[in-house]
Amino acid sequence: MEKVNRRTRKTRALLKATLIQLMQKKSVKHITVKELCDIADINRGTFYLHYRDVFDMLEQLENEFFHGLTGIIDEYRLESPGDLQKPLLEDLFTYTLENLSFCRVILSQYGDISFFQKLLAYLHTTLKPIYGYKSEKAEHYYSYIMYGCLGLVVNWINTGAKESPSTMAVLAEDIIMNGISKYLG
Amino acid sequence: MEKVNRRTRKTRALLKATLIQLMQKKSVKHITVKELCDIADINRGTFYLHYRDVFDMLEQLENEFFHGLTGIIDEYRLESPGDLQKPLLEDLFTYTLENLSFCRVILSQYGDISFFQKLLAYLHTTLKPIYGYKSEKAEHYYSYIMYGCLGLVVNWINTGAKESPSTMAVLAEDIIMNGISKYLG
DNA sequence: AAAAATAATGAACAGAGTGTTGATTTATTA
DNA sequence: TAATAAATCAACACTCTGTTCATTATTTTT
Repeated sequence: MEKVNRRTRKTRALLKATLIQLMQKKSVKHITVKELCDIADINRGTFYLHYRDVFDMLEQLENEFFHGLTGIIDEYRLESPGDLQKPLLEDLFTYTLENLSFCRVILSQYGDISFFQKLLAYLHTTLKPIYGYKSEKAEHYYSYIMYGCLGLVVNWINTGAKESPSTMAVLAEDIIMNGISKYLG
Repeated sequence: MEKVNRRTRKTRALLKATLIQLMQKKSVKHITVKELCDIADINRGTFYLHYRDVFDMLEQLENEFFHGLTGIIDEYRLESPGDLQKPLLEDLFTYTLENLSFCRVILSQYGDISFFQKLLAYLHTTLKPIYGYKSEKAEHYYSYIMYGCLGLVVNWINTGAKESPSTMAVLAEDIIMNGISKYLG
């Protein structure tokens, strides 16, 4: 990623920033290559040197994000679910914070549902060996937790990401393990 | 909805079926009006008599779905969260089953993220008075639960919707209330 | 059953964005 | 400085869009 020359890096960074900016106001499906290049003030032909179309570009950005995610999860060689859960969760919240503008748009109403699905499938594959479900029922529960955590992240982002990653990690672990019965009458 | 004449009903139903069929193979953003009409064997001009574009069409289908949802939730005048939760959840699973082909594609990788967001926002607005959160922390928990339930539905659909709505409702209520700690060593 | 109203069709149109080309200029690396 | 790589510019045919209008088919009203 650092091997490419400065011009290329600048071009791609500019296109990325512009796409994220546009995605704050409209869905990817309504963003044209022409519009993107006009705003970024980059030749349309140049865009095609890097990406096939806007969706391809978004996919590449998503893959970059996944690459970073892999780096984090690989550091943890969890054996049992109870063990290192909190530190891992905390690192994931931190990573989200580091990619806030990207996460904000990709998870928004103008975002990309396939990112949702890929993210969940990715976490599923990666974390399954750790949790190791024994039944179909467990798969349902697992799906519940993954989506739930994503919901936690989305709500955290949308309310300004006020809490620290550590606070959010504790909160996540608690609700995963114990549910909400203790909060009800 | 039943006031419109047969021809119109047929046209719209045919377009709906065709769109759902196409969405099983590709994302909405890659589906053109031309393609949709060619396959449905309907004049392209006719499409524009009903919808502004493909996204507008999808939005109308989504709104129909929400309308049905409203009908269900309105039947419940829940006072406390513990009360009627299970029957409501069961009805929601049943409704999903009744709209299976639509739900399957709209929640898939080729689906529409704004449907996700609208659905969650809708449930948020509708159910908030029932659960009535007291703190920001509660909002986080609530977001976790909503997304989690959606995850449950998605996994249920993707594994062939084998369990009955009743079974799923029990399962949902259990994990919402108690988490997964009892399933771990 | 005939007349009036509504819906779908077919053909045609300008307009916008696409993806590609080849020649040229600019920036980076050796 | 020379060689290489990247970005630009203008031009191209192509596809889909959204709209129009005259025509045909179906439904509803009288």
